[in-house]
Amino acid sequence: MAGDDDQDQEPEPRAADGRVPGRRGLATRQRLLDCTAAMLRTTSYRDVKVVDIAREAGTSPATFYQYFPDVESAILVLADDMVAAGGQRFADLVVASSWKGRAGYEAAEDLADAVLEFWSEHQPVLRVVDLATDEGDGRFANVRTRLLNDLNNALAAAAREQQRGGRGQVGLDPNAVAGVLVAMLAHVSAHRLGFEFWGVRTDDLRATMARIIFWSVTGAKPAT
Amino acid sequence: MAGDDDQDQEPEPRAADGRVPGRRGLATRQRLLDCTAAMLRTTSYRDVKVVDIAREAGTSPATFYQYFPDVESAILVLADDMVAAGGQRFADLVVASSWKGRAGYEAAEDLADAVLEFWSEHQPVLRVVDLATDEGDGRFANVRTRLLNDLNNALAAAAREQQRGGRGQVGLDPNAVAGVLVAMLAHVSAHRLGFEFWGVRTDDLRATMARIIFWSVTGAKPAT
DNA sequence: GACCGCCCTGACAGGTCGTCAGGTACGCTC
DNA sequence: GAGCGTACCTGACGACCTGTCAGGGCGGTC
Repeated sequence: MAGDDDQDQEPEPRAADGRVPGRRGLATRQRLLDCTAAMLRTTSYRDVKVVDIAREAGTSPATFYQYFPDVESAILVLADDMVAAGGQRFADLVVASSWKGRAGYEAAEDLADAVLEFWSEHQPVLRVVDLATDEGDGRFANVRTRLLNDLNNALAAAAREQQRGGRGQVGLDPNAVAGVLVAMLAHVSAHRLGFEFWGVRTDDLRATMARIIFWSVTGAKPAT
Repeated sequence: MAGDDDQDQEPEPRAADGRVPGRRGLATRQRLLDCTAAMLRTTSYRDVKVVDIAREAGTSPATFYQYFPDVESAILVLADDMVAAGGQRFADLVVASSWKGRAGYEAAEDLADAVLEFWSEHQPVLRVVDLATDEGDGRFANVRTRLLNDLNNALAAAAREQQRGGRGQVGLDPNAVAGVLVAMLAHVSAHRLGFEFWGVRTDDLRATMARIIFWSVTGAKPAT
């Protein structure tokens, strides 16, 4: 099944010639990563060039290639770090929740908040992850899975549990329910600024998503 | 307000030197567009080069630049054509629906179907539209708006109407509800293949989305 | 069949990619 | 604090892509 972590993804970084970088090497590697991230924030993905990253980092293009085969790979590392740094928290929010009454609804609100905030923080990387996943790049799809799989499973488990008690969305595949909810969270978060430009406030988005999540899992209309 | 069409977007294509192309010129322009679309289907967005498009079209790079300033612009035209060819149909599905009982639910199903199919057909272009919109490119944001605005407004109107009758999601901004639903439809459709790989069938996705749409608009649980 | 004008392209300067071999300087030992 | 080994960096280079001319070819028209 997709989404199992076959093996841990971080086997020590390697330089182009195969050796394991030392302290100094890791520092420039990190500087290059930081500059890549900065570049992604100001420049369209298509126009992020190795030369620019290198110049920004005060080094030469050749140095970049010592640590990454191309720009995509650097972004992939950024995405990996992002997941490692904060990917777990979503699932915890769901597991911790009891889905009963007001507390359940508030848990849904917290989840919406957490996803909105996470996306807001990592938008430049996440949109590349989304694009590359869409284009069939397995490496990025893997990152995306690691980021969302726990949340997905937690939501699916909650939905299944509710169905078993005769509540929830009887007749729907719990995995489909979880997947649709996660997609909703991800895409609304990704286009939050677009919504605001269109006159929709983030608060209203959060409330709407929370209500949909709560209802989709429990089948009950939350107390307003 | 965003989403108003200020003026019609198709003022006749122009060649680089300003003249209006004739029959033969338009034919090669179209051939270049077709090849751009083909390229996008097989190659990652970042790696679509003018040279490749030109070679594929049996012409030279210089000819490409006669009709488009860059690759992005060609894709923008593809996106425009896509909207012109099929963007209207979503809103019609909503307007035609009465949102009552079984017929209302079936309308929601039809809507989910229509969006899924549209995305499946235009995926390569749509993912670029999404990325560029995200990156703040107004030209692509405009296309995206033209594609989804009518649907958005129709859903918002339906939600508002239901609220007025004391049904629906009282207390939620109808625009937020519509926006969230559209985002859900768009993103699930975009990642349909990912879902299938993950073991979730498209039928289940459609059923889940239909149910969420119906409930979000009417506030009533559809008959199963 | 000769001309006209729309259309195409060869050629080029500027810039990026990706890869070497060789140079630099850091940190270690004494 | 001098000398050394090695981890790290980079200049230089060929291949490729971009974007722009001026000039040439080809189809339509009479």
